[in-house]
Amino acid sequence: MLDAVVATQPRAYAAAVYGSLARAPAAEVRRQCAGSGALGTVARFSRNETIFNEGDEARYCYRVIDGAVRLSKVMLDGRRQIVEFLMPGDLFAVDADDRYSLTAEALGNAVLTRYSRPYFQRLTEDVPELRREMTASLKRDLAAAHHHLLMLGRQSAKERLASFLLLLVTRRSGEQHERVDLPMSRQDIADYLGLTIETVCRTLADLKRLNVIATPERHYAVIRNPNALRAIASGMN
Amino acid sequence: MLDAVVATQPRAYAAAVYGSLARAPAAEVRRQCAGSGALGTVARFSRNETIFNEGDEARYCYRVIDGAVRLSKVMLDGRRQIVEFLMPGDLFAVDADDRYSLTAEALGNAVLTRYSRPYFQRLTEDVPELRREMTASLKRDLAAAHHHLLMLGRQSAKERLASFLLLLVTRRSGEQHERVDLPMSRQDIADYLGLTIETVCRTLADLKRLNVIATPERHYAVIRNPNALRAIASGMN
DNA sequence: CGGGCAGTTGATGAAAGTCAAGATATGTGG
DNA sequence: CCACATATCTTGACTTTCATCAACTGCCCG
Repeated sequence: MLDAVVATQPRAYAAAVYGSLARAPAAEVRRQCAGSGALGTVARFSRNETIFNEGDEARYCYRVIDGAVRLSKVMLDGRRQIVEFLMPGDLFAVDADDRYSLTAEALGNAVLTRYSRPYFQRLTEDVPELRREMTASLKRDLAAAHHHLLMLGRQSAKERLASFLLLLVTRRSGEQHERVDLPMSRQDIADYLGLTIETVCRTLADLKRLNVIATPERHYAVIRNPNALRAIASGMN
Repeated sequence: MLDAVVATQPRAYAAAVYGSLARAPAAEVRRQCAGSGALGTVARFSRNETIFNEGDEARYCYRVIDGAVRLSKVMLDGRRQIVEFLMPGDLFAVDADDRYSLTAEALGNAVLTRYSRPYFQRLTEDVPELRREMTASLKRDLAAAHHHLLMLGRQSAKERLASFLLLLVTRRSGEQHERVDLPMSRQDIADYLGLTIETVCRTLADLKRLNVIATPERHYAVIRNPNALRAIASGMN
């Protein structure tokens, strides 16, 4: 059984999981997870469906197989901060203790694998590979949060948008791509960047005017000038 | 030798180290370190001294024995975001991979224990107790970062200051204390909260005017009205 | 074809930043 | 131990950035 677990640990992840935000493409993940068998069960969620709420008893942890998930914190008066967008291959809720510390919702239709927590926890004790993957996942999330803190605490709206687009590019693969998918709404982007939806729109418009990016459709962007974008993101403007 | 190190961990800290950012009580720290053998060495740093810089080769990880440490990220043009303030009992740099992802500096004079990373890493493989402590430390840091993100992304200056004071109170012990030590400078507070030093001063003045806090001296505050402070922190104002 | 939601753009206001001056600590040499 | 020099902190006047409020567009789906 342990071998089964370990086998679900796709070899490609070794590479995919490497690098601060690198992820494996969905097709690959699907193939790799095909053998997970008894350990995890598949769960499907539709657009904007809640997977769990902050404060709920933490019964499972998850892996994204297909689609995307947002993790967020919400204040009593409804103000929301999105903490992370999760892509195929990403583990989440492994940091939960008794209760979930964040809310998880599907961005679009999403397919997840769900592991019962007590089981998962025992496995992390017994299976060094899984344990290492969990630790790696925690470290990556922590590094991402630290970068995110710098963005929210010290960057202007334009710098935040530039950094955000670069994060999405980077996470597709190691190299630069022209096309960046934006599976989340403008409101989600605003809530990730600590801005309002209006400021997100206006700032994207600015970047278009500067010929740094283009948005032929709402749910993807094209990076016309990666160097300029990097320059803006790092404050050289 | 280890016992000697551990003995320098003042008993008074036992209480100091507990809270939302719950830390192992000193007694426990002592016990856990007892098995680490010749592994840790003591290192002393003076006010504002650099312990390591972001990007340096990660040769050690650390535990604060006495004093306090700040972890930060700095942009090319000097903008700084403080990510965490560390207190006695706290582990840090356990998340580092090849290079440190943050800069660490002593707030005042500080005493640390330093563990060589390869050795520490092997120990985390072999010693379940230490491994669990490391995982717990990562989870705590992640939860703290997520809360911090909400503060920076969605709270006003006044709310951030109130939350900050409450964080410092909470971490001293489970219950509320009147007195809150502020071992860091106003600039450090500003860089933690994503504000300017002037805004920190003015906002503290506001809170004083509201009789929520008092600052008899610059390096500590007295919470006159904890309920009001909590109300402000959670946006009820 | 039309209702509704997501996104965009414009006009205005408020919160926090910047620049500048003054006050209070802090630390050092005489 | 005092006096002066330097740091840090505080407060004030003004500016900038982003939020708010409001109107309008276009796209998606029945």
